Amino acid sequence: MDAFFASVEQARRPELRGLPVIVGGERGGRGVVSACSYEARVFGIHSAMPIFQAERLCPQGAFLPVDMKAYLDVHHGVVELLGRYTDLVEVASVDEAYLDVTGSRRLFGPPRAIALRIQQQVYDAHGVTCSIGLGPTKLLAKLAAGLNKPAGVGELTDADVHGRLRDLPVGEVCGIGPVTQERLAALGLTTVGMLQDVPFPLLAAAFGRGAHGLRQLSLGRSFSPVRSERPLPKSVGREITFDDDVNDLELLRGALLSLTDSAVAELRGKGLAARTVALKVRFNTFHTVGRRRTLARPVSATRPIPEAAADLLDELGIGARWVRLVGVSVSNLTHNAFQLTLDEGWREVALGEAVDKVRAKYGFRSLKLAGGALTDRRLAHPSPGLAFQPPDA
DNA sequence: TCTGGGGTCCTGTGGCTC
DNA sequence: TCTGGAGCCACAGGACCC
Repeated sequence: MDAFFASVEQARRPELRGLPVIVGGERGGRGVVSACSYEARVFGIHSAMPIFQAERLCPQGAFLPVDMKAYLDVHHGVVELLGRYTDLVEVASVDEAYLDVTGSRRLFGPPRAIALRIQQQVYDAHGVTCSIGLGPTKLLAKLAAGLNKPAGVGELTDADVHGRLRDLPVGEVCGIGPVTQERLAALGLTTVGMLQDVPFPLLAAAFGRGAHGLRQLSLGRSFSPVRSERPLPKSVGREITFDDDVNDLELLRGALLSLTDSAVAELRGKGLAARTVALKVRFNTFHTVGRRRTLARPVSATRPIPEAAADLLDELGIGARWVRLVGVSVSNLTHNAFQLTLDEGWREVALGEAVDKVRAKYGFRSLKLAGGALTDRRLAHPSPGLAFQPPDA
């Protein structure tokens, strides 16, 4: 999808069409740009840019908060539409998917024709545009889509790997980020062609085991097929950046409790249990530290995970330091089998079920752990994890 | 005047067991 | 009985993606 969040906003609010639209954190806050319209990009605004910078570049822009529910509605509609063309649809993110149309050609025509039909149908149904890339691998298809934004259809073939692709900056390739780009530049390698040609021992000396992967990327090779089944998530987490830095341990404990509560609710909602609990703390120096603990068995009850998170915070020891972000995530996930809940004890299981029932009926924020609720009152804004919950009854 | 939140994947290190 | 290596796991951190 092109400028996805911003496009959805422009589609549902015609008065915003043709204007610079910036979707992301609150104006004057510590957030960043999640997405911006092409009209906003003219001013130099881009995703991940701090909001205060975007404001400075384009004070007349329309700054909107993230309305994830609205974007997910469009997302689900588009995924349903894609499923009409092939069973092999891999949903890569809220605004990206891969389709294997190898077996669809007799029914729907060549890939380019399929792409054009999808584009038209997405626009007719949702009023937003998408860019589609065609290629023999996911990597080349993604690259082709990126080169034809917005609203384009492009193709990269194996022949292009040693042709058109060679002049591209290495940073265009998915998987080569700013750090790798910088390291490659230090070796004098700035284009895909240079990365293809550099003697392998030289690359290996600089990147070790990563050298092989880099070479494969430069050749457009990705060996993973399009997978339609959604694997078990690897982790579930919540984190919050405070409006003002915090060094009050009680406040941090409360925030952590609130975040953990939200993460555990999602965990249970998905029928999962977790064995590993991780704490993340970012200090005002932007130095970030993590601590994690693996429990004896997977749990999904309300109590043990917040307790582990609180222990980790105590062990870390904030001292006199100021904290700007605190987060928690759980990993090592398994399906929440009956046996596991038995291990946790019937009281914990009953408590969790009761909490879930009340929240299902009256909204997530109808019921809160005391420490978390007190913290939310003391913070200017409640934890963002809660913002993604269904609206309260 | 500062730099989000949701994730995945990889690597180096160190402890433990065989 | 001691030692070194392999394999596994947990942990911490970092790069990267949208």
